Amino acid sequence: MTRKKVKLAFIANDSSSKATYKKRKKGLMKKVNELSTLCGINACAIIYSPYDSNPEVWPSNSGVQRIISEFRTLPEMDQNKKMTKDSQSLRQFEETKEGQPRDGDDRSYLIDQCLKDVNRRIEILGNSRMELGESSNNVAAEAIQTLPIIHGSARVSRVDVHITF
Amino acid sequence: MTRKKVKLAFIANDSSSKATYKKRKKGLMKKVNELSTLCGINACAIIYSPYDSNPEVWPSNSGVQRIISEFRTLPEMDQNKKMTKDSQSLRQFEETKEGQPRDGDDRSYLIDQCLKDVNRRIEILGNSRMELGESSNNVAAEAIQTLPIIHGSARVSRVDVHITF
DNA sequence: CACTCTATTTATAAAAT
DNA sequence: TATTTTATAAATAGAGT
Repeated sequence: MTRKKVKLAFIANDSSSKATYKKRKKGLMKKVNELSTLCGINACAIIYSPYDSNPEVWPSNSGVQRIISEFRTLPEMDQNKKMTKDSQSLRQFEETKEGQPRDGDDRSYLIDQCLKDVNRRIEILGNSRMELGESSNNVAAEAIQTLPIIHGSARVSRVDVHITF
Repeated sequence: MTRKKVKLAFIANDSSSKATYKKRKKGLMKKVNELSTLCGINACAIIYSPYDSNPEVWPSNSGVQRIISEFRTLPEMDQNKKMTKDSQSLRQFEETKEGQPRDGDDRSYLIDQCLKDVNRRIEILGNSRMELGESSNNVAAEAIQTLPIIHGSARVSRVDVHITF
């Protein structure tokens, strides 16, 4: 009767894989919840699998949306770079919590502003779509006009822009 | 000498909180890695904290970007809805793994196509920015032209579009 | 299969350094 | 305050139903 330590490798057997998946997914979600609660921090997890038709998430779909929105506003370089000053990390944490970045970090601020600008313009575009002349051969106009044309009943509600410095 | 079971509540003491954070973050990342490896699935975790200036992620920044891109292409309704047919979930999993959705789910497919269209056009725009007449008072053109204007040295490398049906 | 059961492994709280 | 140690709680692999 040996409940051995498992080798960290893909489980080919499907029923074994599913059994392990169910147990470990539950354990993982519990751990994320505990870490977040104990330390009062924001965290999220997304798990795709053939055993759940939709991604399993913690804390919730909207919670994940909120957290990944923050993540995406960080320039790639800042995502990788480590700052050393505690004051900086604390300030960034406060900004994150408020969801309202100040201009302490120039690049984050600019991107946030840029995003707001684009979304405002998308909104304007939604209200004045009929005013756009289809005769325009402008590349930029074509790019945005593509959306409502492709999706008859769809509405563009948000655009996230990824910027490389 | 009691290493007791801990109550699941916010740890006010900062040094205790930080000690717990470091240990549990490490444990959590290990668990995500194990789940992903053992079951051959896509998963990611993002953790914000005052102790790390940038979000701690698994598997990597680019890996997280890839996974949350998929998550965001799911309409909100599909994110919540549970399908019951195994065939559907298996098909969706295969699509996810290949990163090349087929048209089994009309809406996911349309969104993916739309995204590719926009990004291709953004790419074109990057190559032909100087061809855009600044005399245009077209709202759509203005929306896209805003980006390079705000960020002198920045380049728009990707746009994610959120669509409401 | 989808559960429950438990021997083990693993994570970790608190102590020690 | 960070790291290491170790007693204990928690997770889970494989067995049983």
